[in-house]
Amino acid sequence: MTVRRLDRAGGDPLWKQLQEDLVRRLRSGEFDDAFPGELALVEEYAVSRHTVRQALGQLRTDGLIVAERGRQPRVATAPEIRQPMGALYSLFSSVEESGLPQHSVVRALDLRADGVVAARLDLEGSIPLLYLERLRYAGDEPLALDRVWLPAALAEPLLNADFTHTSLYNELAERTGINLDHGREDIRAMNPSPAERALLHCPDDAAVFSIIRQGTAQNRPVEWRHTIVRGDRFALSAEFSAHTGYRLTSSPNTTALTKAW
Amino acid sequence: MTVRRLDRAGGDPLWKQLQEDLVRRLRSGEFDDAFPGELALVEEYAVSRHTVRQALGQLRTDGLIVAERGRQPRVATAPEIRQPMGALYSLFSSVEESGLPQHSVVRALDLRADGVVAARLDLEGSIPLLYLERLRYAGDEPLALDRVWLPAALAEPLLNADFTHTSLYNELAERTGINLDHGREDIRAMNPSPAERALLHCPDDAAVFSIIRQGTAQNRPVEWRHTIVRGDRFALSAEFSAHTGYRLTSSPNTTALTKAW
DNA sequence: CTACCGTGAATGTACGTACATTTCTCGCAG
DNA sequence: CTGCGAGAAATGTACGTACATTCACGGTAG
Repeated sequence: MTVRRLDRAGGDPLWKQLQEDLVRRLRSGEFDDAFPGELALVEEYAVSRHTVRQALGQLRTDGLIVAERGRQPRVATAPEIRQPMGALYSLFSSVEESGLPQHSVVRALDLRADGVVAARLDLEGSIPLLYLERLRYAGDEPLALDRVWLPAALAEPLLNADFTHTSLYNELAERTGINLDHGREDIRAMNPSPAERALLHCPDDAAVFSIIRQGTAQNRPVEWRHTIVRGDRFALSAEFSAHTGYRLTSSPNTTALTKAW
Repeated sequence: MTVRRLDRAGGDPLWKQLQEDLVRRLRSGEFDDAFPGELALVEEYAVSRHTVRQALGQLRTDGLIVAERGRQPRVATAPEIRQPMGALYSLFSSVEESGLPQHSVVRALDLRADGVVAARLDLEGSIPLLYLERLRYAGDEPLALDRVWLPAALAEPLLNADFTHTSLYNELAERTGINLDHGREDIRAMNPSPAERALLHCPDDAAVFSIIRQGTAQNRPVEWRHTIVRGDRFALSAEFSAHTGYRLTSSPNTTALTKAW
């Protein structure tokens, strides 16, 4: 074990140098197997445990590692779960909490090429995509029409999955090991096309949310998704505060799935 | 100075008890003048400076206090600016970035009582409210219809403000010192009433966002707001990632203010 | 009255020590 | 082969010390 030197004269605190070096090594994948323990770092960098803990404390509040008593710190595998993210997640978890049974009717699940969508995924137009179209129900009434395109190269194992009850992200994680870690959503209010309105059993005077979502995993585009949600059955709820920022809530208010307020 | 006792036998760590007690005292306004220094807390709670610093460290990462070398820690004044918060902010800052001039037409600014709204503000029905109704323009076309109710007891100084160009929160902060620090929003997609459609010059086939917002400052309800935004001129944009969570962006894409995508 | 400097006080960094609590491992008994 | 327990190992908590660095205040010289 080589002893690593830190600059004790320069302006930067030791714990900061240590923290930055650990981040660097962590990102390089060096700690994928096991993260070194505190005492190991004490020896390796020749600093006190106090300093090591100060650096690790930063990494922990940044969510990069997790630590518990008695066991070695570990790299935060799947940095998610804490905020499974996004309006779409908010939608289905709020249905879950409402107690309404949800299921999907798969209208299409196949491979096809689509130049326009491929371009949005930063792919060549001729590249095959996996296309999944579902009508999602909450209770006996349709709630949303969901259309997803994924690169076939990544998502082909999903072709024989059953999507009537499981979520796309579950299947994606289980069958391919891919976890979305970044993305963007554009949410619009609009009126559905007559066909969509019929499909969704949408009242004549009701509008819909149109949610376009691009998801990436490790900087590679993974999904392009267009979901249409009945506006008379769903509301986006969010809380914000100076400290926590803006967070979508799972609509603890029951109004989200009713028509009135 | 009374020595405060912490439970050294119970399960909770000393620093956690200390931190919670400090948060309690801070929220009660006890430290509005000056926050006690580390050594003062060491004496007051009879713990080591290490423990005090651990508690203060938490408060600092939570953004409740700020500290610098050589000077005493201070209560974080105006914890905001970093995330001025919410869909409504997102709306108007995206207009700003688009370069379109914005102005408002004040349709009402008066005191009135409204039992329903008062109840939502957790106030008695007969309590007078300040009511402000504006039609907001981006360029030459209306963008949103904005209705706000605030408790007159707090907001009365706003009665003779000019809201054609300045924002409500600016005026509120300048004239009363109140800064919103918490709130919630419910965002719906719907079709406007004929009157609203006419007012907004809203095309026949366009839907609108209906944004209900309750804002609080220091646990006191401050505003109840209902804003209707033309769906053909605005889209909510958000980015999310595992670390930063869900953040509304100021629609860097120009599509937000156009009809097409 | 102003400008400068020195002193004191506060926080930041870094070291050390001790013990508590939890987890993991390994060996042994059944 | 399985199950249990003892012990080792790791992190969490809490104490102490020392010095560096920065800020605030006050006194002094001009």
